[in-house]
Amino acid sequence: MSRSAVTPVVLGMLWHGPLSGYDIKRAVERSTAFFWRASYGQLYPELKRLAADGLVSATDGSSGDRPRRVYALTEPGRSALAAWLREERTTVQLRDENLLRLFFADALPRAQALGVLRDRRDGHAERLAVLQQIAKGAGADPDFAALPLRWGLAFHEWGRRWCDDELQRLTP
Amino acid sequence: MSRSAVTPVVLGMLWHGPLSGYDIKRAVERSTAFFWRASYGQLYPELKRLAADGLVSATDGSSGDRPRRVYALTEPGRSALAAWLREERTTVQLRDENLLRLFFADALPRAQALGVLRDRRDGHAERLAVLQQIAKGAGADPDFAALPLRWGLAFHEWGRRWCDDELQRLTP
DNA sequence: TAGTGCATGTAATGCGTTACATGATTTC
DNA sequence: GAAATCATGTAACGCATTACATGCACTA
Repeated sequence: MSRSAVTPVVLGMLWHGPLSGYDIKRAVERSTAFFWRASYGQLYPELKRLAADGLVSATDGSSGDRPRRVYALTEPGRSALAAWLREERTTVQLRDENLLRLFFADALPRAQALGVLRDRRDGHAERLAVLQQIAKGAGADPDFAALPLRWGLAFHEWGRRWCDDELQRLTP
Repeated sequence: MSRSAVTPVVLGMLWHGPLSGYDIKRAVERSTAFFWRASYGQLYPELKRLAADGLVSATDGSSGDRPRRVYALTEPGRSALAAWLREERTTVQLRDENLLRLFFADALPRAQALGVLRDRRDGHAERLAVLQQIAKGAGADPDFAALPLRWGLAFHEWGRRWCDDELQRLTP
């Protein structure tokens, strides 16, 4: 029962109740996409596999001629989710092109190099605005489910401030 | 002249002077690896391609029987680097398994869910220690080249504090 | 009736890592 | 003389995205 990157998302999203592959995809876009994504190309095959392994059960939810396959967590599925939640790995993978630019920015005239830092600050500001929009629309999540969004908001605020501080420091 | 993810690293690393593929790999491990990585499987083919495109020039630096190919930036290579540095894209890609765990942690008994947050804090603390070690050994970088490390230090400090604050908030 | 959203799925593609092959030189 | 480091390179693999194919149902 080896797991891929989508496995936990699928199991987790089914925790609150049965969903279709399409539903899961939508839920991911609304919530985890900015730190954990999932594409149809992963989702549908994975659901099949999990059903074959007995971690989820599939029932037909078609209405009329429109096909719809609804998946639910089974008991083994619940256990698998809980087991994964208790793992202690804390893998953070970061890929940040602007940071790479900053690293090489000494190759630019100073004014332009400072522009790279300003771009960074603006990037944080933009993303912050997006998350604030999302936060407005979001209902009252349970305690822990609310944390990633809170984290995102705090992170971009911090990042913006970091840029401002460095800009201050680097401009006489 | 389409560029892949390694292109800018290669050009940037050659800015200060000629290097071999092996040298570049080592430089990446020491400096950019935590936000931008590069493997031999990318590096060597890319160096060939860049040489074919005239962005770098290859000279033989073999000593005795040990082969060594040393690459240097050409004028077009310098321009290409500068052009990339002036781009304004600010793509930050994040993949954070612990954040995903937090998102689903309501499925755990509260005590264990808080453990997920504590794991996160410990992860930040560990990485912070690693970067502090690196910072000790690092010489005086030029202004901008020093920024990514400064960022890393500040980020993990912030992240640790964020966890502490949330732990406080969630424990009565 | 045209457009949008619901819904499932796969094939092709691209990208990056891992693993391996090979061998020289330096250091302990 | 063993181990570590220098050094180049490629093939296989795994993983994720993109793009496409297909069609129903609702709504403006």
